[in-house]
Amino acid sequence: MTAPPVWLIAGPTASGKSAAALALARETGGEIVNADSMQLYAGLRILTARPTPEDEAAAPHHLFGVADAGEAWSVGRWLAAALDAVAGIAARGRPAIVVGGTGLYFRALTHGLADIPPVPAAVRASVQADYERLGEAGCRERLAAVDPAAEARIASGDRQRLSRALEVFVASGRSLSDWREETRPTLPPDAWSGVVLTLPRAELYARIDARLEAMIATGALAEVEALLARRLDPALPAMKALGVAALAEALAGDLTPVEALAHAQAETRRYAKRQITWFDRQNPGWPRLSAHQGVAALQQTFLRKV
RNA sequence: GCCUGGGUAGCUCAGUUGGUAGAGCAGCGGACUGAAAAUCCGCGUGUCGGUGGUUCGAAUCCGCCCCCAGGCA
Repeated sequence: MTAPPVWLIAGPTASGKSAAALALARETGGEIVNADSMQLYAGLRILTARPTPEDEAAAPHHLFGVADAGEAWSVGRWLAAALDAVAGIAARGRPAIVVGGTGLYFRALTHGLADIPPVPAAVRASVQADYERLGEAGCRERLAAVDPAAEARIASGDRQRLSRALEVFVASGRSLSDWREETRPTLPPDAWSGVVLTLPRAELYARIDARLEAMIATGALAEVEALLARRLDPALPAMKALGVAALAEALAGDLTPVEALAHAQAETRRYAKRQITWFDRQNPGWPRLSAHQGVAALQQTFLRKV
């Protein structure tokens, strides 16, 4: 007896992934697993376009809104949770449908993630302090001494990656590049198959613009207001959800509602473009499916491959 | 109908005394291993409304025409 399939549905924001996943789940008795870094967090259901309670009632959903906005999840944490969810679904003998727009999460699921121990907060703080003191040039020099490959790979100005590479070395005594050498695939290559949902660029952008308008019309501002009232660390992932900054400025009176909407729409379009680049370059082998095609096409694509 | 002010990048606009054009925003391409809805790198994408003319050379000067916004009728 073969193991139940794992189906991966990727695509840019507003391409219709959630609806496609739900339709497929209902058709096949599958269960849905979230692969979206922001839909992980509770509190911004509207702004992060999370499935509605009705959607969630129509088929089992996993990892949606399971984290508090005050927590900082990561690819690693998501991966562990997602593998758990997929194992549970397999144990029930049902197909797992992993859906989302976070390319890195899919990569971790299919290609694996280096098994690097967590970096203690104290180490992160000390590396940040070093960065303030030494600047980018000083940090690059320091990294070049212990991990020349990483130093060469990291683009100028990319403080986030430069810091991370230093943190890993300081915390573990091994270079990030060494750790990465040992990366092994998580799911067996023949256990899963993935598709990318696509739409013509102009149509996708029109959908994004309309969706942002609808979000604001249905309470996105109140969500952001409630989030801001918690006075969380602005560096937390949930605080970086698209639209939060623009809507916060609108609430503060620094932007008119119309300007805030335009900003949020533009940010989201740019994000969609980055997603398209990722899937085009990182997942060229995944079949492309138009968002207009129905569940039948989706099923056909997955069944043909398994 | 007349007067005035405008027609330059997708949008809002700059453009010195004539030397085939820039800024912001938008957009486009790319990178990507624990913040990834993050972070970062790169790129002006143009019948200068049309058409004649003056000139070695016109977005810049002249004529005619078209369109837009005000005003006067």
